[in-house]
Amino acid sequence: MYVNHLLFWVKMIKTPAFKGISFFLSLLLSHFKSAMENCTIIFDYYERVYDRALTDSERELINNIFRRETIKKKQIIFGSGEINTRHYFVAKGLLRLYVVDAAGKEFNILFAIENQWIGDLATPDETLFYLDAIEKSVVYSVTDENLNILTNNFSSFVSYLKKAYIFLQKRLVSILINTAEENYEELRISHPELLKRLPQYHISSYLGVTPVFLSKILAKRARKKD
Amino acid sequence: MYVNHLLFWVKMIKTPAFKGISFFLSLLLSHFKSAMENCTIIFDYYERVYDRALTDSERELINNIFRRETIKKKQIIFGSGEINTRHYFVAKGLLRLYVVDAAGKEFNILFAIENQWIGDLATPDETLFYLDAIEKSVVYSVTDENLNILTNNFSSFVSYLKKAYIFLQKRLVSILINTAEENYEELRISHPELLKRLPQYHISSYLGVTPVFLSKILAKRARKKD
DNA sequence: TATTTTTCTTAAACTAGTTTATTTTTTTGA
DNA sequence: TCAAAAAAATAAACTAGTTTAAGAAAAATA
Repeated sequence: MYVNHLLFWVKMIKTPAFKGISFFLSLLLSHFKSAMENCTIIFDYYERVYDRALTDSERELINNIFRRETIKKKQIIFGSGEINTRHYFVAKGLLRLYVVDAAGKEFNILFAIENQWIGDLATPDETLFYLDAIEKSVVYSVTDENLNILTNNFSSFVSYLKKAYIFLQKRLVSILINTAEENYEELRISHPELLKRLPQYHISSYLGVTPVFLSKILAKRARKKD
Repeated sequence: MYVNHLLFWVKMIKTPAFKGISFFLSLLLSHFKSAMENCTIIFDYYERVYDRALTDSERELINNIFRRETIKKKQIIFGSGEINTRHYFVAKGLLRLYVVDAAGKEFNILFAIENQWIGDLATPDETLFYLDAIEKSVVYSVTDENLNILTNNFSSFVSYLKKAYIFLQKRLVSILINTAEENYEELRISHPELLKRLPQYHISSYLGVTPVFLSKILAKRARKKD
């Protein structure tokens, strides 16, 4: 899963629609003319994805945008509250994306091993998550901004897809972390109108519990208010 | 949440990169020159999203691509196993997307009320879900294909975002539907290598249970094998 | 408005999963 | 290679959530 799209943009920037940002690319390309062998694993990855060899300028672009990093075991790459987190391609090792609840308990959302991507698609917004290494790892990272500059022209569609993804991610997290009672409370606060319109058994199903148990929760809530 | 991108494409098709598909659009436009007032709710929606009036040709395009449907209460719009499901914009009413487990138990994934989108982003692949109406509803639907023809040029990025979404959706469904034991079994079959590399407490966290409980599950499994 | 159907409540016995604590096994690193 | 630290197993008492079933309340419909 995740996004392997660099080469696509490499192609896109050659179309007239992208002429406007070419000055930015030349700037990028003029830096770091060194260390071509640096990113061989990323080159391999894209050559596999696109089933052809990369051109020199494509290799140069990858070299300039990606940053090679070595991550120690248990090293935290980014944490909750950070903005502008990067996307990570794992060359070697094992990373995990997780969330920590109020009691300090951790819930893993996603793992990534060799040749997989990991990160928070919600970036550049503030992340809820932590990313750390389970094994000593070598990764290639790239900022969301570097990718977005190339994608501004169709950001509308992508941003809506992203929103859908983030919504689902939040729901998964709620169900992992909270009790049904807490999730009900959250729903009541965020969607009071919807709650009024939904038969109770549909709410219980959304919360992942039986109608009988939701009824118990509500009876308990009503008792508390007296 | 979901995707409101039509107007974006209306703009895109005017760029040189999209000249190649303009013949398709003329074909589309030549049909159904009637019933302009048909889609007013969709017009309003896009005018709100883009904060400007729509042109006549934009309105015509919307009219031709979207299909107005009236859905009776409890009417099933699509069901598990169907391919090429449509995307639905709710003009009036209340829809739900849900999944049914082997015992026939239903789990709601998503609701949509007025001015929200609902559907299965996995389309045109076979869907796992059911979509039906909780209230009598009026919707505007559009095929994934109609949208994809306009987006082929950047499908690589979009398809990867979609895959990420679908992956997460499956995980949510598993956690709602299956016991921790069943989810462990699924993980063991689909990712045996990963399982070997992960410390047990990380697996338990991914499954949404405590390490103690996962240990119980494993002890039980080991006992069974004797 | 009376009747039928659907939804909600309550209860009781049950199962899945948690918590806390102790012991054993495995891994790490000097 | 040996000590220390981390991970896994086990036990026991607990809580969150399920199941089945029956009755009450609310909603739909003739």
